[in-house]
Amino acid sequence: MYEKYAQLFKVLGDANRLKIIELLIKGETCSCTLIDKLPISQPTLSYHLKIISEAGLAESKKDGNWIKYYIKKDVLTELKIFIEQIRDTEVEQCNL
Amino acid sequence: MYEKYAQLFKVLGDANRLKIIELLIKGETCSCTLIDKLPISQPTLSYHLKIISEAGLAESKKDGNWIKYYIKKDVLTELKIFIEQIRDTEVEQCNL
DNA sequence: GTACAATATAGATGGTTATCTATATAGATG
DNA sequence: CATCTATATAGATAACCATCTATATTGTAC
Repeated sequence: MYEKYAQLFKVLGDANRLKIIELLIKGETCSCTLIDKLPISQPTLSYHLKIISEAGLAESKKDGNWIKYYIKKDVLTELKIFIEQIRDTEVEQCNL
Repeated sequence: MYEKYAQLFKVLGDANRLKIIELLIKGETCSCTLIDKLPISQPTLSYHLKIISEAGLAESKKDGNWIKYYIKKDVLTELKIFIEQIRDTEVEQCNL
């Protein structure tokens, strides 16, 4: 359980990946447009897209010339809920 | 901006640290009780507590014999909001 | 079918990380 | 003061990670 979320947070734990995720949501869907907006090489971008996809945070679909990537917003929602649940965990009174 | 959040997510990107954070919120406040509930050694626990604290996710206070750790819930809230904002980013229509 | 365009893979590398054992520090208590 | 208890630090290590260059793959288009 923790392992699953730790894995997802690890994916978010890189500034370039955060940028990629936001750009994808904004509507950039193919990596050829992403690359101009990031300070990394094409293979590195490919590497990050793979990491993001394999973690389940994105899906890719072939579309003619390009491969389009879509962020899975429900996974982001899951993460949001996980953080909320941890934050709102009740204090156990009996362990003093 | 991204760097700041990436740093925080990196801290959450480890299962043991997630467990530590939840245990701290549940009311365990000194590491001597934490250690029995984690599969790691005392120095490793100390290391993780330092990482969590230095990232701003916890604060420590000396209390007699022990050092008590408190999770800063407002930082968790910040992270929650960041995820929500990314998730709810509007698609820019003009970049096709 | 040659050439170009989009993407992925391979291999190398330097840096970071999680973990351990051993030891130090600092305070409390007999 | 000798000892115990809680915590931190030092140093080592193996694994992982982000990045690069170079190359491969796959498809399109002339």
